[in-house]
Amino acid sequence: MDHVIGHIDLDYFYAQVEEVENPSIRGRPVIVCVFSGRTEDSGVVSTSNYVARNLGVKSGMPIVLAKKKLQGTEAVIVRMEHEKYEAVSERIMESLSGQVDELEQTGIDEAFFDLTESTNGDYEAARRIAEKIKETIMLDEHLTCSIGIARSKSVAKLGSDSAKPGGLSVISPSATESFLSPLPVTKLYGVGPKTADLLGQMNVKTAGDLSRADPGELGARFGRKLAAYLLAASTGTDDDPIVKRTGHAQFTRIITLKRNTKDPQEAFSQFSEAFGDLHGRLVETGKSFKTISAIGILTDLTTHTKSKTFEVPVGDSAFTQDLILDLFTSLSRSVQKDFRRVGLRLSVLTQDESQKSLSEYLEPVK
DNA sequence: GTATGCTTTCGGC
DNA sequence: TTACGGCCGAAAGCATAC
Repeated sequence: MDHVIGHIDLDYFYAQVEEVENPSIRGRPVIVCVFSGRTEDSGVVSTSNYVARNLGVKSGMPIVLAKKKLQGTEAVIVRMEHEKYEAVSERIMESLSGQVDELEQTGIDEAFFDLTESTNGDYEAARRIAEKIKETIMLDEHLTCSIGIARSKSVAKLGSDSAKPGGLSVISPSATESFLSPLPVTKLYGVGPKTADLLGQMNVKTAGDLSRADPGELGARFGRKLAAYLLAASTGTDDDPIVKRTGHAQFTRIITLKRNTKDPQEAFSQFSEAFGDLHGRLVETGKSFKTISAIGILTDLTTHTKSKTFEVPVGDSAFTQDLILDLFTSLSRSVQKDFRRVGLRLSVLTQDESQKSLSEYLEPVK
């Protein structure tokens, strides 16, 4: 039987949540911003609504630049409140998980889901379920979303993209080839500028070109494994399963310094509050980590890291000031330039068994 | 050669 | 003219082991 896979994406999520909270701002440009605190307006746009996007605002754009683009409009500038969006997201994901066979949440505003069993491979049945999902989210939260239904994850994701904003795209197995073939290879998941460039040298520009490419030549250029994946992606025959995700694979905390420095001690002293937050997360969740990375972002905005991996997972007692100072020192020595921002990442997180049930209760997926 | 595991960088939102 | 966050997961790059 054909698989029936869905991908759902909440439209311009943070900004839409702000519109729902304050409907009077609808129709005006809305930008949700992260303020770094360095100067009054330093920071970037996290998300904006389509009114702002149509005026040239993009995610990641400096706030001052976005303000320029929005000069002369009745723009609404909102400070991002992550906990608020997290709460809305959790309610939606909880409801969704009851409407599908299996849910794989991949971000605060998106998820893959499986409908193979409940639809018995019937794409019209899947369409009705998707319409019901959209209705439910509208009734419960007054939010629009985009959904793609297809035979694989990568095609479902391309489908939800093509349906944005607010649409539903059902791509049956028989329609997959004509949907994919005209798409430029850069649209395919896993094909970045580098891979696209190499493909271009083989005169492969679209997914259709790729599906007809010589497997031997692809294998020679990209290695057998990547070549096999590329061919599968070009025909929508990739078959990654929907896997329910639990908890986080890593914790990261990054701050912008009040003033640039290469001195590890000074960087650490400004980081101490964030250090406490991370320490708290470790204690609350009862997680252990194997790898810790110091992160430094320089004045030219390039990112540099220095990691240490323990042989066995360690808990909060190993997360010490000395360890972090050592990492920052080593990082500072290797880059020899001033930091603008610094951070820490804890990864390869594992659950401390004795606290498993408690932490799962405190942290139910994302 | 291929698998595995670790460090670093990339890219999405 | 420039302007510039804080997360996350995955890819890329490298070393090592069979």
